[in-house]
Amino acid sequence: MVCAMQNYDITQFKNPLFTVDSVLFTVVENTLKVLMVKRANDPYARRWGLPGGFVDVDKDDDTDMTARRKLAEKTGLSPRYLEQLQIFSGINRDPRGFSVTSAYSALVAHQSVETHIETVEQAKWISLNELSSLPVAFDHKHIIDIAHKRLQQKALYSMVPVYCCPEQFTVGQLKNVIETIIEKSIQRKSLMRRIESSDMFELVDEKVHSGGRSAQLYKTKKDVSMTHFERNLSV
Amino acid sequence: MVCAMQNYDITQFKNPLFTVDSVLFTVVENTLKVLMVKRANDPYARRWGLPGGFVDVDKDDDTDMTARRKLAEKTGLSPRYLEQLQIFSGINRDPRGFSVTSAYSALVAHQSVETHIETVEQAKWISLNELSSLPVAFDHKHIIDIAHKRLQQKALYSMVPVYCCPEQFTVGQLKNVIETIIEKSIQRKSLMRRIESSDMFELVDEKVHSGGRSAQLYKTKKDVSMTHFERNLSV
DNA sequence: GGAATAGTGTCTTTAAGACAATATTTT
DNA sequence: AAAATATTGTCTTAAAGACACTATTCC
Repeated sequence: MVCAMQNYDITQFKNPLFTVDSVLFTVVENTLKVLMVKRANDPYARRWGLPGGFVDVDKDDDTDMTARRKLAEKTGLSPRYLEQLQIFSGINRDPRGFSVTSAYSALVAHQSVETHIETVEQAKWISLNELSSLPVAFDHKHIIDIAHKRLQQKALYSMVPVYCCPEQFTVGQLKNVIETIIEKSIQRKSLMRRIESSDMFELVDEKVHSGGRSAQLYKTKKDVSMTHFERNLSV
Repeated sequence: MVCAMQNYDITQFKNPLFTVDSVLFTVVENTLKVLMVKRANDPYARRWGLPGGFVDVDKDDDTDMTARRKLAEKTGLSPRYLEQLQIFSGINRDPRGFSVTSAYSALVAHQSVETHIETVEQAKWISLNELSSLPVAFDHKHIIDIAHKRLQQKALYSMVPVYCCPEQFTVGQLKNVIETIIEKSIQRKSLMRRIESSDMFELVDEKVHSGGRSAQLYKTKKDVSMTHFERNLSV
């Protein structure tokens, strides 16, 4: 089985199947949800799976772009946070043979996407709870589990969860998002100290009210990088 | 350019080139070194590069096994620590086209490998210092840099550097390894507290001397998992 | 005023840093 | 005994936890 091909290379021929998949999280009403899409094709046609697909070497400069392109194609949105998680590989994870997926972890504020997604029949936000009793394609349930654990860790030592908040947010909103992610409550005081010491945020000249005293709005400063704290919040 | 092939799939045809490369570190005489191999083939023939190569779908269950197999083939050794770093991908990193490498980070004690490597003409331990002024294949210098930074982080919140120590080690040896990795000195007291509280190690009924008072030997307990501390050592 | 949520003050706790003091071994 | 390295004791420091107290807004 040999075919004429430019720069033919036997190793390339048996190259594993390579895909990119994203675990896109959002927090809505104290629930952590993941964006799932209904698979159109085999394998696992009509099951829920992570949004992703093959690299298009003509369109994508790198796999980050693949992840973003696939999210945009399937949901019309571009997450503010997107980061490599890890690869998952193996001889048995795809019936077509040895396959590798580069999994990404991404966050969006539900406020910024609600309209988009409702209209897409094939995409749905599913809570981690529902997911546990749902058949899911490939090892995607495992990938989501790993992504969740990693996100929980990051929530303890960084401000990453802020990407589940809208551009302007209150301490209360951020506290809620963090608590939803880590499934524990935290001290508001500790969070405020971190907001202050990270120097990542600035006050917005406006307050917002929701049932009690108005809350100060914050937004992320321009071009700041994510602060990593020296200590975790307590478990 | 179509050829008859079982389960032919257009996407698979343009699959990116996928390789696995390892950054294998060791510490010898207060210097952090990386194992480099002289490339036999183009691209970058005769340059130093990371040990790695293509997945062999007939031999490898997953990419971890690819990484181990390649290290064994090129150096005859099997590191006690091997972990995914991240993937590096892009249209320009390999002249043959869009390529993806899954980089691994690995550690060995130099004591356990000295004999092996000396005999292999094509493999060499190179210090990070030497490396900076050496032409290196692909983006491997960048990969090493990222691996180094990640290892430095891990040294601050985990006991991962023990894998650069022999099976039985003293606090002094571990302290040296850590300090070499992070390029800072640490408090012996803090390290001893961590050895104690991690509960990962047990005393060996033996001491070893080196110029002063004999030092207690420790070894890793059976089947312990790596402890992650809640706090970093100070920077 | 009461309920609800936001924000501050401050004392406690935890684990690391600093470093002096003690212990052991070789020369 | 002096030098060198190992180990312990203990006080300080930094940042999180706990939680009471004050502030603001709506009803």
